[in-house]
Amino acid sequence: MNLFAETRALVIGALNDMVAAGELPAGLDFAAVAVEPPRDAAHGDMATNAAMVLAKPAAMQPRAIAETLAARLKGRGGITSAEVAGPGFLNLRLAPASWQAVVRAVLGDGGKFGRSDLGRGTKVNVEFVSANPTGPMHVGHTRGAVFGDALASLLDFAGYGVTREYYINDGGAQVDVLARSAFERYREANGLSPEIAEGLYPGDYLIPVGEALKEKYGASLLDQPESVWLVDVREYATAAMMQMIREDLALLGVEMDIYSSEKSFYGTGRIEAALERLRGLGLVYQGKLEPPKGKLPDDWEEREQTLFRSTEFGDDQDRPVQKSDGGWTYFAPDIAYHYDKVERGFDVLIDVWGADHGGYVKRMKAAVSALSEGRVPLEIKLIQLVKLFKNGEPFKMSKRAGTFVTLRDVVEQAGADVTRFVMLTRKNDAPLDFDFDKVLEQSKDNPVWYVQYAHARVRSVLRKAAEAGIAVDDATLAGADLGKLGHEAELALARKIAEWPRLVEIAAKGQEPHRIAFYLYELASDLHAHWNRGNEDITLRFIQEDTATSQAKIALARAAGVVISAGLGILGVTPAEEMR
RNA sequence: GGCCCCGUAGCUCAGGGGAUAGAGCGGCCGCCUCCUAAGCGGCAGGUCGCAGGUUCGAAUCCUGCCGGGGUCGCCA
Repeated sequence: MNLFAETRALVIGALNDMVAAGELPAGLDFAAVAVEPPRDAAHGDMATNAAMVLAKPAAMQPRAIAETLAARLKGRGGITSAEVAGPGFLNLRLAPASWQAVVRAVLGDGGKFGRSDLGRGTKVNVEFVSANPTGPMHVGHTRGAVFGDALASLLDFAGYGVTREYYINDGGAQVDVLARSAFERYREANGLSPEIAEGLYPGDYLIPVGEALKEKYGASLLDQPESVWLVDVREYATAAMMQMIREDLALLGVEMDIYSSEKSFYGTGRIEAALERLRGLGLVYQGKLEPPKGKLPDDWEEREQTLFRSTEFGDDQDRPVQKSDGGWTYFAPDIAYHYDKVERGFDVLIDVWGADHGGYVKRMKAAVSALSEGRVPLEIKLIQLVKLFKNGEPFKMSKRAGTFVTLRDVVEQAGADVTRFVMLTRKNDAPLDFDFDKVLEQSKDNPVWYVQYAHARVRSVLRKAAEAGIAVDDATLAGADLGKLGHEAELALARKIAEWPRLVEIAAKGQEPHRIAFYLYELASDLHAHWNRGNEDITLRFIQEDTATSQAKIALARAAGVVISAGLGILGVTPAEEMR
């Protein structure tokens, strides 16, 4: 039940009646007509811009349209008043029964309240994390993982058919480096001193891999040349890293539907097939690139190479798909992989990348546009850096010194719920400060805690009521006499709850899960405010002498709790039962 | 130098065509014999980086500039 959508339908209906009555010209487009919460609650419950939007196409004065519309709307649905204001806004007020019906709907629908069919089952592939299988996941990956997972949940909630996917970069030079690094640890396990040369991965996490290799191969590989062991060691080490990454993701509560392998595109003709398709469209050719403007790289030399004509799609220059040694650039398997996703029948592709990959957005979008012949949009969400703090002091990270903070470090110190919520309190394209002390603070300064506390308070009320012998199961509460919820403060909370379905759609359309976190904070704030009113006005407490009154008021609290719980569910955060 | 992101209250950030631009923190003043005061209310605080443009209307869209960050063929 989306009261805003329902009211908008009333407005559209009234507009159509005006057309039929000759009060508006025929053929108007009502798409831009919106019904929204007003900026200032004093203006009313909802506001529509209909008169202002239609004034120009109808060649009429906005206030004239608004006056007629107001007259037609009064009394329809739960609309009790419609007043023209400002430049042509129409401010609407709804009867208490409308808001009470929302509370009843929440109790009836439970966690499904706010679900939408906005997506109409559109098949969306969300590819995220896709960390190289060369080591543990670090903080940057953590934010990408949380964002991608929450976005996927949000889209699912809004009616899309969502697939969570991880692309394993197991085909490039970096996994050869991994193999060499693991081989040194294997030598170490055999009692030799490892030589971690410049460019190899020095982390301790490869020590157990070396030991496992010793278990498997004994000393048999020690004197062998790289050509003998590279493939096997690489395979083993990559699998071990992926195992570690899956465990890290599990710690965060992230579960992928599909893991796709870059390697599976090599030597199978799949890269060639994708490029062949592009070549057939005249988009792959042999040619030379202009040198980059500004300062040239020291070793720049012009050479002919295989290029993808991404400039056709707005990129700054065409992009090479083959290296000078004849091997593929990373871009080539990426093209094949995205072609594969298109071929699997997705209607929309979403990639979640680190912001440092921003330079590759245009070429990837170009490739998908070409491969799908413009049918499948690719949205790329860039995730900005996470800056770590402790005691307000920046945390220095250095991969070389091995002091980089892993996902595991963060989750073990802050907990998965806190980590997830905090990482969703910023837009994906804004940098995020993560302070280990602040996120664990138990006060209203900490949004995670604040929202959890609101939910815990609702649970507390339900427990107290049950102890007092009041039936508080959802079915009973849904059947309560909600007409008793007449106080302005109670209706205000109900109005906030009523915004939830609308907010879900806005967040899903914008692919912005952070909006959920901000809404939950506002809802929690309203609940805390209402709770405190009970201090001054005993009649506003949830538990009253009279059982029927108690049930009505508890229904309101429970409805808030249900929405908080659903919202936290989208963010992947467990709602707290109590704060002890 | 090209491209991308950002610039909103002292600080951290929401808002991304509509009404007098919001929240939290910090500052000041209040509220517990009462379901968790780990909370709530109020006051003070703004040339929405600058300059043009589009529009009935711009923090929001367009252009240019300034400032910060990222990135720039054979690493992914």
